[in-house]
Amino acid sequence: MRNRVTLADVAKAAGVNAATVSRSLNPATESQVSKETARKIKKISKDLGYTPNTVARGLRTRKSLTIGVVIPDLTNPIFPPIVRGIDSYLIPRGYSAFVVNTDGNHEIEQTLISSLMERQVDGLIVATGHTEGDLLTQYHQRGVKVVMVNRESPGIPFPAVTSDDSAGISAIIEHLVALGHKNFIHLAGPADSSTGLLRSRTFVSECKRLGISGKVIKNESYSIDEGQAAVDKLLDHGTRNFSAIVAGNDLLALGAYHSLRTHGLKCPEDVSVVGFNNMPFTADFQPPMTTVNAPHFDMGVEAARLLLSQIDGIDTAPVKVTLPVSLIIRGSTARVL
Amino acid sequence: MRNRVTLADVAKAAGVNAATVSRSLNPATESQVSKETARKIKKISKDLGYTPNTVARGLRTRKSLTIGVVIPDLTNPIFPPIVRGIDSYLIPRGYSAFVVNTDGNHEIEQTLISSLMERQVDGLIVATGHTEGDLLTQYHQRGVKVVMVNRESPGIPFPAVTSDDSAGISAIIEHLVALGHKNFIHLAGPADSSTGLLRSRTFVSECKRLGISGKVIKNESYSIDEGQAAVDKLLDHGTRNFSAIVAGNDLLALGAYHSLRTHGLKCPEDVSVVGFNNMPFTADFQPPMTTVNAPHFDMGVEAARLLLSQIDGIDTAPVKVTLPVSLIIRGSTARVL
DNA sequence: GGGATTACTGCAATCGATTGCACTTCCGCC
DNA sequence: GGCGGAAGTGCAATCGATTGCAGTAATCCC
Repeated sequence: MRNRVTLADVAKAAGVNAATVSRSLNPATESQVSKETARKIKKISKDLGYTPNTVARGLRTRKSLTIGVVIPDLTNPIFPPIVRGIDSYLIPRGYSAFVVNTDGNHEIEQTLISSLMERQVDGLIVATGHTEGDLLTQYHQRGVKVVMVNRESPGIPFPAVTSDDSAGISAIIEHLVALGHKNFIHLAGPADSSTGLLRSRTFVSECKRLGISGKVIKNESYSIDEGQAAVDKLLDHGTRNFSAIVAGNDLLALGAYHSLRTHGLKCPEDVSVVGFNNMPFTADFQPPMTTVNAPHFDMGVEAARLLLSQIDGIDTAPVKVTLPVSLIIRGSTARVL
Repeated sequence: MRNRVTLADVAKAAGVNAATVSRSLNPATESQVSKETARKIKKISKDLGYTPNTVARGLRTRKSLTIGVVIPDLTNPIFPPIVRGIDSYLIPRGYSAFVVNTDGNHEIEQTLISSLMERQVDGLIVATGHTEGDLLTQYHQRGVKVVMVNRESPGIPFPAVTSDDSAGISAIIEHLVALGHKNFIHLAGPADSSTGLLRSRTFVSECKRLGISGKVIKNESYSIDEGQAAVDKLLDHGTRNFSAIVAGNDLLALGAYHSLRTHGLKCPEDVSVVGFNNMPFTADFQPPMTTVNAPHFDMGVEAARLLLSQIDGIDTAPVKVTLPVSLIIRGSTARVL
């Protein structure tokens, strides 16, 4: 029923062997066939509506032209641009991507990665943090190529594409200090993610360097609810000795917005808030959010490029690519009164 | 290199034929094998770290357990929930999804659908509008199952899952009329999309029914820029005889926000604005957006369910599923002064 | 004119699984 | 004791392509 026209059908119609058809239709081997035969075969295959079966080809060539993309959650707005960046590099090169969501759950992740492997993906782009990464290491040893994007994998030397988080945090603090702020809260991202760790470390070291007060609050995940709960807890305990909140990402910052509002505090008049990522719509928030722009689309592109160069064996060293960020000053930060 | 352990390896280790291993490992055929042999084979296959090759299996069984999801643009926030809904139904059933972005470009769409077919997808979930849909019809005739989600395909009787847009528009107008509004602008979505068409038709008929003034402005796409440009044009021409804007979706509404703001008009004091979809973060906009909630995740689930039932031959009628919506009243609508 | 290339094309194996059919063995039963 | 049937397993074909090797015919060169 499906896909009735096969190589053999074309071969029969053209009165040649399937091998000849295969060679004619493949640009790399076309030269092995006489011009005339190739022309005839192409015409016939078009007339018959032949469509190659990528799956069968992959079985024989041991290349599926398929890669797996492992992300925590597609509904987190930073991931769609990454995925589209990946696609934009992959698709013109004949690859397709399976995107899977782990929801930050390690077991789910293991299961999904296994299923990707069973589907014979040629490589993996992973955007979830890993402290253990057992399966990934195993597969890597078996020859599967892996590239990390957005987060890094501590311990395992996979190639990785990240944004320059350190520079971002520094820029934020510099900006806030210039506005007269002296007492900071940092809503840190998960400690088992490289971004969370790096951002909070930079926050601490920058505060120390500048001799200002910076308190770090740990969060389990990068979510609005966590951010809100963290600030709620602070304010409910009467802690108000801070004028600025440096959030680990935009979602945590948005949670801070919510908490401040329910506690009758105004942003930026009472407290300045800064996000991280410049995800879509941050400019439309109330107030428009000051944040750090990370080039997510480009990170996706770069990750895909790295992966394919690994697959093609061009570039086998575990290179680290860091893309520059920029501070976007909007309405959620103001001079301290 | 990759995936060294095959059925044949397990068979050799167990001293049996590959067929026996295959039967032992497949729950459906396990009964054909003696309990003891099955047990032994399972143990050995586990010890050896055998992973089935889904691609090879698909070649033989003519089922790839893969489906294609065709959407306009993943960075439009209504699509991630739909995709996740689809995944949530598909993955537990052994399926995986290829998600492709067409950017509303018909040629790109044709190319991507072809490539999905070459990859032997068992079915397609399509979220892009179609006036022509030539390729899709062709494939459907060849036995490929297709389900539409979010939008319908005029003419082609594919099963479809949509939200109850008519009810949504009615609720909006009712709400606005109750607030004393009498002069409406509708920022219509693309006329070649079923949602755009249905929403604007309902808008017109409701205005007629209630005897109020409603002007429709056509837009090429569902984007912030289009919405802004449309309202800009209106205001630049001095047209101000309206007190409420009913947007075809949240992005157009957000564009209206921008335009009003740059023209010194306040929402909702001067003009009320209503969106459609209740996409993420609409509650955090300035002002929080009144909109219609469409159950995108559930629509994805339902579409996946329909598709699998088509594939399994359970349900072959082109059923239409309409999911209920609800009006979410927030801060962008107010009583007319 | 004959041996050596070259240019095409076909044969058949192969990728890793699934499955119809045939075969053997073992029981049960008359 | 022999026959029928069931249970368990193996053989080999198959899915749709790719590719090393071999074979044929044409061409070249001395």
